[in-house]
Amino acid sequence: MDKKTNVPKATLQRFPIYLKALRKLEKLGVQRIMSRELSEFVNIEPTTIRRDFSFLGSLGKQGYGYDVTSLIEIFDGELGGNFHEKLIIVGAGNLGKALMNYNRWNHVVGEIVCAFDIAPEKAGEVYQIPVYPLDQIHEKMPEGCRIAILTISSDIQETVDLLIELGIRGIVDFTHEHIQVPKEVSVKQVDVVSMIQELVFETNAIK
Amino acid sequence: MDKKTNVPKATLQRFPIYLKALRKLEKLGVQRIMSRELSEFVNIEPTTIRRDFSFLGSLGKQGYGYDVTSLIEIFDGELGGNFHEKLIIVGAGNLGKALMNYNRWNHVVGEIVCAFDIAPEKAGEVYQIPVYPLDQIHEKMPEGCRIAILTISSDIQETVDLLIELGIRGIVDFTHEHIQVPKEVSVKQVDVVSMIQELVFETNAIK
DNA sequence: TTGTGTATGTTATAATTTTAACAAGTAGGT
DNA sequence: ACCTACTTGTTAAAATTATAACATACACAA
Repeated sequence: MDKKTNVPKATLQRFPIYLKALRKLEKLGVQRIMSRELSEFVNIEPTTIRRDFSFLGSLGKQGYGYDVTSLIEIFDGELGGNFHEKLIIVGAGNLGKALMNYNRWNHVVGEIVCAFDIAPEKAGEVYQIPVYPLDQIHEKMPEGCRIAILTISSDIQETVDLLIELGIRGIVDFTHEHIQVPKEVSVKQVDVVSMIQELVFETNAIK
Repeated sequence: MDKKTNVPKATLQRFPIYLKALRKLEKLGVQRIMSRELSEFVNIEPTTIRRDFSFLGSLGKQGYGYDVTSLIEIFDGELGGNFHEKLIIVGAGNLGKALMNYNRWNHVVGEIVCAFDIAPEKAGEVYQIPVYPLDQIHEKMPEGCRIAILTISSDIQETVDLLIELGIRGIVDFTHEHIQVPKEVSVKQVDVVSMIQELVFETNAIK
């Protein structure tokens, strides 16, 4: 597990892209693929692909290519497919509920154990996931839970501080505000506005 | 507009972070800030910040720092705050609706003109945004619309192809599958699973 | 079984991005 | 009006990341 620290950040961010592409290829019946083909599929240079793969070992065969299914297995294992991460959703509004319904992705990296909302009347169950009032989070926080999905729209920083205090080390952040975290906590921003801003910029630049 | 092409990709991706942080600072009553302070706020090195800012001109004053409000204005303009981008949502399910309700971000880069869904019975209006059946997209596609938010869960690639054919050049992709696009089209992935996978990896590496 | 074509994995090179160092210029006090 | 302390913007160096080039080894055909 330690050696993985050597994997470049940039490579790490491409792993999920490969995994998704490979899943699609497998569904299409493709059993074997070469870096050149995969390149056209994901818009990443073949050399980059081979290099990225090589960090996980010699996954391919010279003169042949890569076996799709075994690649998927390897990436699955590598990316936490065998982990059983406990996840919580904080904020059971529209978006939070939509995510709870996205159970498609449960059991891939782990599962959503429960959700919290500041409004006590939201407590109950949504798509079979229990929702608790936020002020019960001390008791209800799942043991060993390190990752939270944040979909609240008020008292954001306070809630973040609370989560970190309770052991959260990774946050998927759907809020629209800036949040401040200590260096040992990772945040993945999901900000549609920012993405559109980048898109506007890029599509302008192309013209 | 052309010179902006020189702005490094990496810098571009930080602009939205700065903008959000500055908005928060302004709300907190901060009028003036130095790169060192801002650094602690956003976890980016002061030098990197100064360098990033310098691509937009000499925004600060030596021995003083930066004026928060004028920074915000500059970033706003830079990031499309003055653009009037027309956006569409494709897929009016749970997630699509949640995003329509997120009107907070309307008028920041533009506005959501309408939405489409493959199920004709979903047609109507959601949070004052008209929803049309997908097969009417040829007629109802807004003039000059280049950016689409994709929240569908079936016929994904086909829909993507259709959108591109109709002039879409940027996609915010909430689907869970890999999609294939030509090089002139940009895709911003919003994949919670991938994010959690990265988080799992990072939080493991830290330990 | 042998030979050839082909695709990997790696080594070397180029490009990008980050960080450090510093010169120049302003604020704010005296 | 000057001086000092401080922070920017920039130049130069380091680190990271991407690309190109190639040697090695395997598949596949004869």
